[in-house]
Amino acid sequence: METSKRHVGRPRAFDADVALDRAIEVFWNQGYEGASLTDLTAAMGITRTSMYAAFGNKADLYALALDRYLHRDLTYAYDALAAPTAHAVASRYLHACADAVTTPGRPPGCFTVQSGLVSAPENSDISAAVARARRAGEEALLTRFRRAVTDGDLSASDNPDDLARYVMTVGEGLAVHAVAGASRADLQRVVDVAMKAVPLPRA
Amino acid sequence: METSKRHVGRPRAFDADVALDRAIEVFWNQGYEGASLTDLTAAMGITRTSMYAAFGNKADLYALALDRYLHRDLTYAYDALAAPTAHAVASRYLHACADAVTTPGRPPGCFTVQSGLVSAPENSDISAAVARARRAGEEALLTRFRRAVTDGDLSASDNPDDLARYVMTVGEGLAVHAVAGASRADLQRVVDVAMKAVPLPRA
DNA sequence: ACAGTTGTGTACCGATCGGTACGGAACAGG
DNA sequence: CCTGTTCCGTACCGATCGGTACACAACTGT
Repeated sequence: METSKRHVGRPRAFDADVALDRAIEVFWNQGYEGASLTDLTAAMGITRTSMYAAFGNKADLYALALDRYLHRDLTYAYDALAAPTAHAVASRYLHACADAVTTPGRPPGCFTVQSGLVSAPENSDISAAVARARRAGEEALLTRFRRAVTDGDLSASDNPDDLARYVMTVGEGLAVHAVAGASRADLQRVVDVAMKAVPLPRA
Repeated sequence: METSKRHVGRPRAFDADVALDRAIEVFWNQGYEGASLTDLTAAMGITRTSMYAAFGNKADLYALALDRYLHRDLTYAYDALAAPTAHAVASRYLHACADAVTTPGRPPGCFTVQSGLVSAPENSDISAAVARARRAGEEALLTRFRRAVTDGDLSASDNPDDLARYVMTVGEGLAVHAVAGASRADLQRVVDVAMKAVPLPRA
């Protein structure tokens, strides 16, 4: 991925990152097994050979797509952790979530939910990798909420585990609901409702 | 599906309903495209020929599986509508939901979410049928909440549309979260948190 | 100019996909 | 018994699956 390295041999005729973005979109819309190599390479604008040379195989391509998605489209999740209180973290995260799953020009919902929730047994490492990423997100939210308890803006009686799981659950629900056709405005109002369950910082 | 009809010809050597249940499980675990006919018929305990004779083709089999799932495993959703207040409806629905997505001996999550969220373009009628079913569920919840407004147990300022979408969203989130490995107890506590956002009936 | 290296395009591989042809097995009615 | 009907099992179909062999094109270094 280093572009500074002096290149020897025939130069690549495509941009690996934009090709990966196209692949993300196909996996997102059609799921892992629903996305054939023909579909993928057609969308990426490259031949099968180039794809295998550049990315390995289908599973590797998916792993790279997942990685790129997490680091580029899910930054809002980690940005939200910087909010001053647990309430603000949850609010910022969920509102950003509602926006993300209804971003114009992108498939509705969440790449990880649509492409990695289930898979045939021979591709179980796909869904396992996605489950791991999801769990990591919940862990991050949980440690943030635990800090909120020591910070004092969250009461100890408001179980941080339950709250983290709740916020993640709503976020995942938003993703599913977006696929069913809910609009961005609809989901923002859903988040407004959902936030009533998150305790406000103590005065 | 009538068993009363006098039968002529060689009798069927398997029970169509239990075969359908096995098919549901395979679709549930592996998704529509991830479930091959070999997987399906092996789990159903019948040959390909018998499957085609009895159910049509793969898409027909899925449609029948979806129908059976909706009428057999999602009855709790419609039962919940009978609760006396909007709050009770939401509570009963979500708690039943948490149980349903963590039923021992069945795959975690929800058949419709796992098998019908996305599909290859040539199978788009699959995800379309599932989306339709989901929308019907939300409609039912919405009309129930509207009645709650006229009944007086829900304030008109508590938008029934938003509330119905919220409850559906949480339910769908529970399904996704169950796949990630959340336990039944975990999800029940998530529902307890979620219910704080649903207004209690006015005194 | 030439060798060495790497990407591209075509054409193809075996395996598996969903789906079916066909012959025999198991029943009901005569 | 025989005929008609329906189901079962094997063996197979063309199409598509993920993946690759190989010849050639495009670059760098000498």
